[in-house]
Amino acid sequence: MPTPERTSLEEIVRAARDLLESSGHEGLTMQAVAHRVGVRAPSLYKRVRNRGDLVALVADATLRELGARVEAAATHADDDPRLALARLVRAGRDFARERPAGFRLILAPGTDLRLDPASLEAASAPVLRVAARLAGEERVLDAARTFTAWATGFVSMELAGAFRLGGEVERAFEFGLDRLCHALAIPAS
Amino acid sequence: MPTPERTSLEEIVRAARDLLESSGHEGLTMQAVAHRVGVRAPSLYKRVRNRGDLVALVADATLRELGARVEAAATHADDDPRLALARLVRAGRDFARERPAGFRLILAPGTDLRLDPASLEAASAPVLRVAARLAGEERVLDAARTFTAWATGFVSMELAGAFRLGGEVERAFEFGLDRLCHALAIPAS
DNA sequence: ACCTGAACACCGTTCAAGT
DNA sequence: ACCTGAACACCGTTCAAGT
Repeated sequence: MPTPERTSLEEIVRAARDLLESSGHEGLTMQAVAHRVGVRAPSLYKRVRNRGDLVALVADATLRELGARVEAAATHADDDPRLALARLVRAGRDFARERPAGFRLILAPGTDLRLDPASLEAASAPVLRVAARLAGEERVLDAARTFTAWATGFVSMELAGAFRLGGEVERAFEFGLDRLCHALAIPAS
Repeated sequence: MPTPERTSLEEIVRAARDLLESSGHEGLTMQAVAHRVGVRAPSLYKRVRNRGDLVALVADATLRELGARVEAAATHADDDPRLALARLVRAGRDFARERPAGFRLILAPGTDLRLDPASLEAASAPVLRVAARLAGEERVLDAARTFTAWATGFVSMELAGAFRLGGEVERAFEFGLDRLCHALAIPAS
């Protein structure tokens, strides 16, 4: 005798993401997720293999949302690639502030967690496009990697509270962005 | 009636660090640590308040070791700050490869974990010294932050396996290092 | 076909009882 | 003064039994 579905994978992942932000990684328990979606813990195993699988789904959903944000920030169609780059990294930074725990999850995935290559590609595509305009086709990859490394490092240091003096952070951000654009632009010696 | 001490805080932290690297964050259990030092789990609470406290001690010990490594790399007394900077970041990179789990712990600390400011300061002092030589006193802080952000971001991307093509990583590293040195050096326009 | 309670192994932590 | 077994609450996961 069929039973009506009382929840869905989408709802489960959404609950898990919210829980991750509100209660941290260790607060993301199967029981807490189940309670949020109005079901008992064992029922989750109908849609999800185990907790690790759910965490991977949370990471992927977060990565995809980050990609969409960055993509949206890149479609303003600027003339100046520096302005575009500034908007890209600001979009990522805003996202990291909204979902710090999720951002950390995709920044420093655990031993096992493997991010979906397709999601990674989608998230980096806009950066590559702008990097090509700034640094030229021959150096796209190196330039994009340098830029991405700085941006993710800056944001993670910010999240970790590595900067003690609040007001200075914004200046360090502007400084780094400006210097990097100079260093990566085509006519760089 | 006194009982002879069967272990020590130092031994416990060392066991916890090894366990973190070999079994990951979730493998770092009180029981596993206790077993390693030849004691039962409840005995650990004589030296450590709880698991979170132990994790914080692990993070601090790791940060201090990283600081010592970076400091050692900085004391070659070069003339060229660019070479010194290259050695600094290579030291950090080597360390991250030896202790990836520990590195991730100090890079992206959990919600609660607070790193000891003194340890953070000791680890960043060498970077500040070299940054001052490269970028000048007025811009030390901004330069050091830009450089540190790039280095930590690069290493964490490397650890996360964000670079798919092995051979290219070294070139991207050299590229970034070279471009950053150019961008941060005193005569930068 | 989905949901559940019961059960199992495991974990962190406390505490009274041992030496 | 340190160590331990027993106990408790909690967690992930499985599974037979319900509908």
